[in-house]
Amino acid sequence: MPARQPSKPRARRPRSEARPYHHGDLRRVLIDAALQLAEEGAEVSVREAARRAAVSPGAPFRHFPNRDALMAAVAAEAQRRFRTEIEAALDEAPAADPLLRFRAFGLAYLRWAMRNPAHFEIISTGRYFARGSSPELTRDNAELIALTEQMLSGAAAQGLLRSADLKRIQIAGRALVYGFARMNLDGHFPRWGVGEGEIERTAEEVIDLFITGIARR
Amino acid sequence: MPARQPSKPRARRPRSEARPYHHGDLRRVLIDAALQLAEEGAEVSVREAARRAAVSPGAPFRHFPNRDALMAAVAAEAQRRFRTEIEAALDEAPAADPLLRFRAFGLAYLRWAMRNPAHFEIISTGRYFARGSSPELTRDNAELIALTEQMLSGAAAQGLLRSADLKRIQIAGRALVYGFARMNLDGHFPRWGVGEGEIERTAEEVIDLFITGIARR
DNA sequence: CCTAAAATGTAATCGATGATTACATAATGG
DNA sequence: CCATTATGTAATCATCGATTACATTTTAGG
Repeated sequence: MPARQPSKPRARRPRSEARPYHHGDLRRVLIDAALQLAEEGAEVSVREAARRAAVSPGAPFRHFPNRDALMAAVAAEAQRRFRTEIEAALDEAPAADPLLRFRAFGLAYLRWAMRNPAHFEIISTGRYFARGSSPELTRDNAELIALTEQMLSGAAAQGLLRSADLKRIQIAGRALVYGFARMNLDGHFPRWGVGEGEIERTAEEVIDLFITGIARR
Repeated sequence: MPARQPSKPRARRPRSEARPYHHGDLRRVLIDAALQLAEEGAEVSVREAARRAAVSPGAPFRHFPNRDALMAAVAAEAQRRFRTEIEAALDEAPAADPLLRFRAFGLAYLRWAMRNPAHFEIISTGRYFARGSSPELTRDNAELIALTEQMLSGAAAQGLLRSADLKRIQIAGRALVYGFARMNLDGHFPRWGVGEGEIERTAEEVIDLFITGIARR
C-alpha cells in the first residue's frame, strides 16, 4: 500500500458548525454501539445502533449488507476479547502441568462468560447470524478447541488420565463448561448466593469435580 | 360444574356455506401451529400462527395477551411432552439402582433434546417469554430436578458415590447434559457422522463418562 | 323462549424494524 | 482540477406486535 500522511486528524472541516458529513469510522462505532446495546440487555437493532452513532437509519447498510453481518462483526469482536482473556489466564498457569492448564482454561472461560453474558451469548448461539458468516470467529474458536486437545493429549502422555478416549473427554468437558455458562445465561441459576462471587466459586467446584473424575488416582 | 351434553359437535351451523364465524378451539390450534412453526425452523410469529389457523391477525390476542404468553403456552406444551418421555424412560429403568436410573434419565433427556431441538430451545432458553410467565413450566421443571436429587441421594445412601457433595454433582450433571443439548442446538456439532445415531451414541458415551467419574470404584 | 351480556372474531390502524432506492456530499487519485 | 468512488441522507416498503372500534356468535338469567 502507498505510504500516506497518517496523522491528518480526519479532515476536521465543519461545513458551518455541525459535525462533518462523513463519520470518522462508522463501522467501528456501530460495532461498539451494538456491543454496548447487548451489554445493557437490550436487543440489538440496526436502527438503535445507528441512533447511537447519530447517523441515519440507512447508513449502517453501507458497512454491513444486512443485520446478520453486523452481528457477525460484533461476535468477532467479542470473541477476540474472550480469547485475549483466556490466553492471559493460560500465560499465568504453570507450563508443566497439562491438567492445571486445562483447569485454568475452564476457569477463565467461565469467568468471562459469567461477567459478559450478553457477549458470550452472541458468540456462542449462532442464532444472530448465519453459520459461516464469520470465518474469523469460526477459526478462532477452532484454535481454542485445538488448545484443549493439546492439553488433554499432554495429560495423557504424562499418564494423568484414567481413560484414553481423549475425544470423549474433550466433548464432555466442552459440554460441561458450555452448559454451565448457558445455564447462567438462560436463567437457570435462580438468584443464587449474594453476588457474582458465589456463582464463580460454584463454577470452580464443578470444574474440579470434572477434572477429578477424569484424572487417574 | 353443571353437566352438559358433551357430544354436540361444536355447533356446526354454517351460516351459508363457509366455516363458522367462531373457531372451534383457536387457542389450541394456535399453540399447535406455533409448535409446528418452531419445528420447521421458522421463527414463531403471532401473525403466521394466525395465518395457519385461517384467522385474522388480531384474533390470537383474544386468547393470549401478547406474544410472550403464546410462547409460554407453547413451552408448557413442549415441556409436557418432554416430561412424558422422561417418565416413560424411567418406568423402564431398573427400580433398584439409582445410578442406572440417573443414566436413563440423562439418556432420555438428551434423546428428546436431539430429536426436538426447536422445542427444547423454547423450553430451556427463557428468551421467548418472561421468566415466571409460565408457572406450570417452572413447577414441572423443578419436579424433574427434584427427581435427579432423589436419585443422587439414593445412590449416596447405597455408597455408590465417591463424593458426598451431592449439590455439586447435581449441578455438574445438569450442566453437562444441558450443555450437550445446547451445543447440538447452537450448531457446535459440525455435521458429524452419518445420521442422528452417531450423535446419540456420543451423548451416551459422555453420560457414561460422567457417571464413571462420580462413582466409587 | 328471549334477550342482554359475555365471548370471540374482523378490520383498520399505529409504531418499530430490516431493507432498498434515488439522491447528496465528501474524499481521493490521476 | 475534476471525475470516480466512498459514504451518508431521505423516502419508501413489507412485516411484525399491539390496540381499538365494531361485528357476530354463544351463553345465561328472567
